[in-house]
This record gives sequence, structure tokens and C-alpha cells, in this order.
Amino acid sequence: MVTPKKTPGAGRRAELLATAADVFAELGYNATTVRTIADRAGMLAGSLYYHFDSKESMADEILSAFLTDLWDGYRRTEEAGLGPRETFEELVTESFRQMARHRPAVVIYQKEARRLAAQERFRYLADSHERFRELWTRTLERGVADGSFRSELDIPVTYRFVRDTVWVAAVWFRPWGSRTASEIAQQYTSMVLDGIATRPVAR
Amino acid sequence: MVTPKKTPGAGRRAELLATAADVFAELGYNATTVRTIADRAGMLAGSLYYHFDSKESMADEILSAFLTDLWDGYRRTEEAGLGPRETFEELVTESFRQMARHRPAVVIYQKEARRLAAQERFRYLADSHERFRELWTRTLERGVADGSFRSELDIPVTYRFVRDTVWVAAVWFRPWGSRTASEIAQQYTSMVLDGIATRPVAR
Amino acid sequence: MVTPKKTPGAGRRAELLATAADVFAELGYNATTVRTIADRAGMLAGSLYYHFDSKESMADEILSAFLTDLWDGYRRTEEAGLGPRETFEELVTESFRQMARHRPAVVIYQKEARRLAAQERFRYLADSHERFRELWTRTLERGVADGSFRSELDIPVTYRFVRDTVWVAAVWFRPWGSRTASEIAQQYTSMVLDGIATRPVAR
Amino acid sequence: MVTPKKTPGAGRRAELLATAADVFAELGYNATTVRTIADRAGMLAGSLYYHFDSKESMADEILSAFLTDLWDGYRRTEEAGLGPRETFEELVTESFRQMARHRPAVVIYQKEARRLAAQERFRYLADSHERFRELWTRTLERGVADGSFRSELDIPVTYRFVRDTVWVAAVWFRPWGSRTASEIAQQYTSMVLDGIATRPVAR
DNA sequence: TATGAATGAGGTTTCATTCAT
DNA sequence: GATGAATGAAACCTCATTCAT
Repeated sequence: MVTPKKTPGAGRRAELLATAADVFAELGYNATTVRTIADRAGMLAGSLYYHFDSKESMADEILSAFLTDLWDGYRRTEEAGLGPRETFEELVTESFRQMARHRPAVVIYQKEARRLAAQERFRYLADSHERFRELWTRTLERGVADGSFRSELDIPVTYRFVRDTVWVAAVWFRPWGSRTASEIAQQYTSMVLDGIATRPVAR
Repeated sequence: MVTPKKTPGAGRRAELLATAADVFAELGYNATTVRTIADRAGMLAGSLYYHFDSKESMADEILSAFLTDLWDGYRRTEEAGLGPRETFEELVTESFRQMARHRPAVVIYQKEARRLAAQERFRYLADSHERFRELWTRTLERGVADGSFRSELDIPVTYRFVRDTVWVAAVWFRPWGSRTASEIAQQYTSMVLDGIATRPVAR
Repeated sequence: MVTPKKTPGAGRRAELLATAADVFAELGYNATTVRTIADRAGMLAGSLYYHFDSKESMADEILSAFLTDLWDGYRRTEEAGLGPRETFEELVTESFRQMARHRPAVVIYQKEARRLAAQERFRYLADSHERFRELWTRTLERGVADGSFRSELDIPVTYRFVRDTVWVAAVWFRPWGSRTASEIAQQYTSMVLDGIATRPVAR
Repeated sequence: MVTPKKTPGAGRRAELLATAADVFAELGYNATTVRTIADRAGMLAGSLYYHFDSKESMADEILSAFLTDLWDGYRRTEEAGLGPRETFEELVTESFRQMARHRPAVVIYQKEARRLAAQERFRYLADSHERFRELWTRTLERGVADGSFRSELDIPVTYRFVRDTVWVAAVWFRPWGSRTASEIAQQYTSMVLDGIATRPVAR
């Protein structure tokens, strides 16, 4: 009947993490003060430390939760045994799916990963980064090999192009509106795979 | 006109700005302390204030120098009266050209513009952003109109796609190696315009 | 008289005090957090406040229980009407006896008394300190007067020497091993009274 | 002519260390706030960090300076090739000499060493402690061997007795008054070596 | 009796900035 | 031009304590 002002129990922690993630994404990790997070959560700065060890550990939980989900999805895709073009499409789609669940985390990842990865605690960011590279590179190579992708592609450059192209979307994808992750993914995939130009009449 | 005495001073100033830009790009604006900049320049933190009013004004100079050069280039492109596809290619090329000259500035722009633009002093960032949007949107629309670009494009989405796609490159473009800005630009243009997939045999 | 219900409560209280005393002794009063005490007692920090008013009141109870017992013993010794050397020996023995019962309290006393005594609530620490001084000084003076102690002793210096010599032992007296308080006391008394050197053959 | 309010240059650092040492000794390391030190030095808390990395590093410098001087003195004593009783007397004298120079450091050492030594940075405290033990133990053993010290001594207990007996003096030795370190040392040595009692008539 | 959650004061530290020299 | 020393605001974090449940 009554809407509780503050969700009790384990939910509170998740709520606070969501708040923190929003603020980190909006202002950047460094520019975010724990007071800002606390304000937004309706408590005092010190009170956050009942739930978390440190500001850093909040970022840690946010990022690792995202990466765990993401890699679960990627693993499923890898195990599906699809051809390169379909794998490509499915990886993009999965990325957008996770972006929908973890939007602020993706923004944080995009903006802060490089800096954070320098710390031992965030070692897994660098690891994940490397696994990314391998996964996409492998997919691109398979595609070139079987003729799905252009043979003249510079694979490392293309990899970065695709990677950034996908994640950068998180920054400005405020309202997904009515479009599902799959629809958005399709738009992206189409642009990346087939280009935005019409096919030249003669080539 | 200007007393020659000022020349060495001006040189030092440019040197310091370059140092500051490197550090800002590497560590992020917030995470950069004036002491770090000073250390790298071989002086004490306080001494920087002989040359600059504030940390903010360093970022200001760096960003506005970059944007001034960039818009000079874009203006030339606009005045060249090219078709949409050629304009597109030329804008990308010009962007990469400026990226080569102002790499750290581009990284800073990419990462901090949104936050900085909130301040009155950095108003011009928001202005520039808007002019960007208009310029690219106009180009894309012209291309759709004359059949150069696909008719089903979602112009706002495509604009963001192209914009991010280009600038994000600055983050990892450490050494250009032997490739010139034009070559890199061509690679990018080709990917964005024609896609990375081979064209289906029958369409 | 007392409702039996209170007995288990009282037992718990004593247990908690013992835990607190251990931690205070180990880490120091300031460095001890109520959370550490609570952890060691298997409860949450807040729960301690059901049993005690404050951290300070725990220290208070610990110290006053010790001093009460100690002065009971000293009083018995004083009333025994012994000679100075025997009184000396008996005071040291009694001190070690109480140290055996209240070891952590003695460590706390040793390390924190000076600071705590500044507060009104711990006034009794300063009082006890003064009674100490009087008791030992009187004993030493009696001994000098009747020839038991060397006539050239600097009484105030000797008093401090003896006092510290006895209490400081509490710090490292972890396990008493098989030795009783009396045995240890005897060793101490012997060292203090007769010195550690052999007596010169001719004097 | 004019007394400068604040000593400039390298002297300032030493001054601040002396101030910090006084406060640490008076209030204890934990109970001392950097604000208290700064107040006493006539500056703001943050200003201390221009001179020192942290509160901890102040304690570190204070303690290591003391121990360095102390061990220099002990080394000289060891190299003098004295007999056990003379070595004993000389070690005590050297200890009092350093106590006169580093009184607050000794108090800090006495009260905080155990706790601090747990940290890697203060490893040298534990090392020094161990060297202490060896040095005194060796001296006592030599004395027992050559008949200078009583044969029935429990060496480990005696070692602790002597050690504490000497250092604890630092706590209450406020004004040395007119007595030199040697004079005080002699009083101590006499008490410890020969005891405070007169020689029993018959034994 | 105890928990879970929060408060609020205060602690250490960082850092842009100032200024006399 | 640059240094050395300091300021002051604000950051992260700790902790004794409270209180509804």
C-alpha cells in the first residue's frame, strides 16, 4: 500500500550502486564526489561507507558486474557455432543488449577503463580488453578468410573501429525509446557491414 | 612591433602548453594536477602561474587553438563546393589532419568536452558541437537527396556514428607510423561509406 | 534479591568487558574501535550499546575493577604491620598477583592512564596514582630510616624506578608459563633489592 | 637584529619534526592530530604536507633519527672492548645520553613501537629491538660467565627488566635539571647493579 | 538482546592557488 | 622567471553513537 521511502535489505545496496553508476557516468569517476552520490541517494557521505569500502570499490562492483554479464553473453555466442557475419551481428547485438542493462557501466568503462586498469585491483579490465581484441580479431579474420569481409581490411584498425563504434554509442544513447536492443543493433550492423553509401553504379 | 624579448617567453609558453596537453590527454583533466605538469616541465607548481592564470586557462588555450585550426580547415572544405560524398571524404581527411597536429587536444576534447562545456568560459565547445552537427547533418542530407547515401539512413543516428567514429581514433592513434593522415582517413572513409562486408552478389 | 534473569546478562557483560580489555591492551585505547571489540565478541558494533553507555565507560569499568582489587590487596598489606623490606616484598607480590588477574587492565593502565586521567570521569586514576606515590614513598622512607635500604637513595627517583619496573612487566607477561605470581615477584624483588651484580668482595 | 618569526630553509623541517615529536610524546601517536601539530607550529594542517608526506612519515623520521644516533653510540661502546660490568654501565650511560637528545623520540618509541612495528615501513623497529636483545643478552651472559653478575639470573627476564627500567625513565624525566646524563645514568646503574637494599648482615 | 542502517563530527590528505623573495 | 612556503577549500574516509525494528 505504502511505498517505502527506502527499500530495505539487499536491495538497498543495488540501489546505491545504480545511483553511483549514474553519477560516475554523468560526471566521470574523478569528478564524482562521494558526497554527490550520497546526496543523490538521500544520505550523508559517511553513510555510504556502511555499504561499501570505498569509492573505488563501488566502481569495481559496477564494472565487474557489467563485464561478467557481457562475457556470459559472448560465450553463448561463441558456442553457437555461427559463421563470421552472423557471429559479428550477434556480438554487436549482445553488446547492445548489455548496454541496455548496464548503460552507465558502459559509459564508465568507455571513459575510465584505461586509467583504472593501471591499478592492480582493476587488472581484470586489461584482461577483458585483451579477450575482446582476440574475439573480434578472430571473427574478422574468419570473415576475411571465407569471403564475408573485404579482403583488403587492415584487421587491427578495423578491430578498433568496430570496438569504438559499438561502445561509444552508450554515451549518447539516453533514451532507447521504443527500440529494442536488437533493432538498434541492426541499424549499427548495417552501417558497419554495408556502409552508409549507396553502391556505386560502376566500379 | 613586439619586443624580441617576448619571443623566447612565447616559446616557453607554447612548450608548457604542449606539456600540459600531453598530461591532460594521458591522465584526464581532473586527474591531472598542476604539479604533474610542472614536474614534467622541470619546474615547481607555483611557477606555472607566472605563465598561466589557472589550470582551466591551460585547457582553454589548448582546446581553442585546436578548434580554431579545425574550423579553418572545415571552412575551406565548405567553400570548395564539392558534392556530398567528396565533402564527406574531405571533412574526414581534414579531421585526421588536425588530429595529427593536435592529438592531445583531440583526446581532451573527446573526454572532457561535455563536462567543461557546462562552464561559461567553455561555451564555445557547445557552440562548436552544434556547428559540427549542422555541418555533418547538412552533408548527410545532401547525400541522401542526391542518391550518394542510402535513403533509409536515420540521419541523427548516422551523424553520431560518424562523429564518434572519427574522433575516437585519437585515443589510440599514438604513433601514426608511416601512414599519413590522408591514408588513415581513406581507410576510415572506405569503411564508413562502403562497409566492411563484401557486397552481396545479387541485391 | 536480583532476578535470576539478570545473571546470564551479567555474565555476558563480564565476557564483553574481558574482550574489550584484551583489545584495548593489544591495540591501545585510541586505536581500538568499538567495531573491533564487537567483531571479537561476535556481534555488531551497535549492539554493544545495549550493554554499555560508551567506549569510555568500558575502559572505566575495566580500570576501576582493577584498581579496586589492587587497593584491597594493598590495604591488607598495610594492615599487616610488617617491616619495610617485608612490606616492599609484599607490595610487589600483591602487584604481580593483581597483574595475573587483570593483565590487560594493567597494560591499559600503564599506557593510557596519563591521558585518561585528564578527564573528570577518570579522576580516580590520578587519585590512585597519588596514593601509590605516598604508599611507596612511605615504605622507602621507613626502610632508609631503619637501615633496610641504602641511606643515599634519592627517594623520588627510586619510587619511580620501582613503580615502572613493576608495572612495565605487564606488557610482556604474556603467558606466565608455570611460574606463579609469587615466583616472578621474588625474582623482581631480588633484582631490585639486591641488584643484579655480585657484591664486591670488600666494600 | 630582528628575530625571524619563522626559521627559513632546512631548519624549518627540523623545527617541525621537533614540534611533532613533542606532541606525539605528549598525547600519543594516535591521539595526535596533524591539526594539533600544525597549530603548535603556527600553520594550517594542510601546510604540513608541503614538508612531509604523511603523519606516519613524521613518526618515521623521528624514530629513525633516534635509532641511528643510538646505534652509533652503542657501536662505539661495543668496539671499546670493555668488561661486562663496564659495558653495562656504558650502555646505560649512552642510552641516557641519547635520551637527553631525543627525549620525545624515546617516549614515542616506548609507547608506540610495538604497534608501529607491525607495518612494513617500521620494520626497522623490530630489527632494532632484536639487536637490543642480542646486545644486552650477550653482555649479561658475559657478566655471569666472568662472575660480575649473579649466577642465578634468569637472563631473559633480567634483559627485559633492564631494558624497560632504562627506557621508561624517558616518560617522566621532564627536566633533567642540572644533572648530566652521566650522573643520572650512574644513579640508575647503581640501583640496578647493586640494588636498593643494604647488604644483609649475615647471609 | 541484537541487527541494520544511518548520523555527524572529525581525521588525514590533496590540490589549485598565492605571494614574498 | 622561478622558488619555497603557505593557504584554504574540499576530498575521501573513520568511527562513536543512535535508533527503529
